[in-house]
Amino acid sequence: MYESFPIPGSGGRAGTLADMTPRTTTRSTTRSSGARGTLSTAALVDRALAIADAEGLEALTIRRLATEHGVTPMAIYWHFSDKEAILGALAERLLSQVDLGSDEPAPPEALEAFLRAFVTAIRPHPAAASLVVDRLLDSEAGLAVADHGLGLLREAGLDQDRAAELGKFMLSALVTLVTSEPGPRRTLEPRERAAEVRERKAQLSALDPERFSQVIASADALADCQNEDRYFGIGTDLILAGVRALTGAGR
Amino acid sequence: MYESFPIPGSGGRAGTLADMTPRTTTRSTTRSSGARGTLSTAALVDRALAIADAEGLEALTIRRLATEHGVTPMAIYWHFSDKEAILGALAERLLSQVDLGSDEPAPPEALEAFLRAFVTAIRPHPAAASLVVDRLLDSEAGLAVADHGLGLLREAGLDQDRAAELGKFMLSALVTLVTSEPGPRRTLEPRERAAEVRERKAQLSALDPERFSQVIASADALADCQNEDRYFGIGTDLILAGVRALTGAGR
DNA sequence: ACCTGAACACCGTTCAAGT
DNA sequence: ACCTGAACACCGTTCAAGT
Repeated sequence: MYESFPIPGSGGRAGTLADMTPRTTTRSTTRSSGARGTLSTAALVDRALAIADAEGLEALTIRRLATEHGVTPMAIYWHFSDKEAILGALAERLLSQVDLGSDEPAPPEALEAFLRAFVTAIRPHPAAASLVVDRLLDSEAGLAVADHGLGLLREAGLDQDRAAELGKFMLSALVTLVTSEPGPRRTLEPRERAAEVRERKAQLSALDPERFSQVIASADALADCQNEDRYFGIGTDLILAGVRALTGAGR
Repeated sequence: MYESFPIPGSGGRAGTLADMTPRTTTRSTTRSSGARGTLSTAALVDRALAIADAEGLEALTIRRLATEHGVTPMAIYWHFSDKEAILGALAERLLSQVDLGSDEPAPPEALEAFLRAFVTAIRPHPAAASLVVDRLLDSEAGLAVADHGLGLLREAGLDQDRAAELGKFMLSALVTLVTSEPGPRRTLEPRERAAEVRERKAQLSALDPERFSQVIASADALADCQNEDRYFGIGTDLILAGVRALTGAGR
């Protein structure tokens, strides 16, 4: 899918939606139709996502991806024009997981359902989530998400320009909710993570109480997220309430 | 300042707040007190920020920074323990520009003033802005900002944990507002930028009207920000309204 | 105290070949 | 159609020296 959108200055390997050979599919039983060599594009994206999930985006290198597939780094370049294409495929993967539902429910509930579905889709992949902000309009999946969000904002009463500005910002803010969850990176192993939390807590607690009383009082919550579901709930509520306030809908 | 906060696993070169030699100061007349060799830490941060502003964070390399100062790459390592320390100094620089005012105005206006001051500080530096999210608690300037924000949220009626969660998210969302402004990166020269805007507009307009009618209708606003002041205003309003809704303050 | 020089282990990527 | 091999121009960083 991502190949079908000519991103300026990326070149990309041929292909419109119809004629390209390797497809990005989420099905894990994809080998039957798509895999010809030892590599399949879908399998590469799976692996790339797994690496990003486990060790963060810095760990995701072309050489690493190749090695894990028992292949030469250059083999990757047959499936992706460059690294940006891999990142684009990751963004698309996440965006394709957003459940847009059936366009039936009425406005207020539909917007809420949409925002929660968006968070649900990206939440399992905090590292890759950061990729979607700049790539929302670069895949069919992203365009579908964007179109859906814009429609809801227009129904809520925003004019076209404001809907566009707020729509992008609204989704970007939810990505931020996921990527900036309090606490050390989720890529550490539990013990190591716990140690970092303790260190951070100690550091904040040791600050000058004259100057940083609030930070000290919040040390626990700043050092680590106390309740993930509550955190994501309250963050989504904030955005939702903000949008509703701007659309003039009291409720 | 940033050296005074031992970030776990970074090592850092010596120093508590009092005994370190090169200081990070914003004053450009800093040479008188601090500069001993040909390099001064403040000048390096100035330069690093200028590079990030002009060409983005990818352009900011240690080797580039060294070359622009007519010095060997290794010279940088006397002033900063590693690249992360440079990025930390950039984050601190932005955070130190946030005008926290005098703690006098009453709650509702104070929160609004704080959010606008935060946006004003980071807005001129979209590339570097992205650095502050993960480094809010790693400098005195950041701690001052965090403490101020937490205080305002508590005054607004949030409990300590919620204030911590919302405070981080609220500021991160505003960073996102700046970094994900619609349109191509500001690091391109005008002509090149205009060309990209045109291309993007054309691409979006050419989409299937059956599936992406909203995106097509918003093509102009999605391809480039129509009105920057309005965009930043409306985004800040959204966060502000969201926070107020959650604090139960109707106004 | 402040900087240089040479070297190392990585990156992404190009180009020309293989099968 | 799919992958390899060698090479290039970059990175950040260490280590040992210079002055």
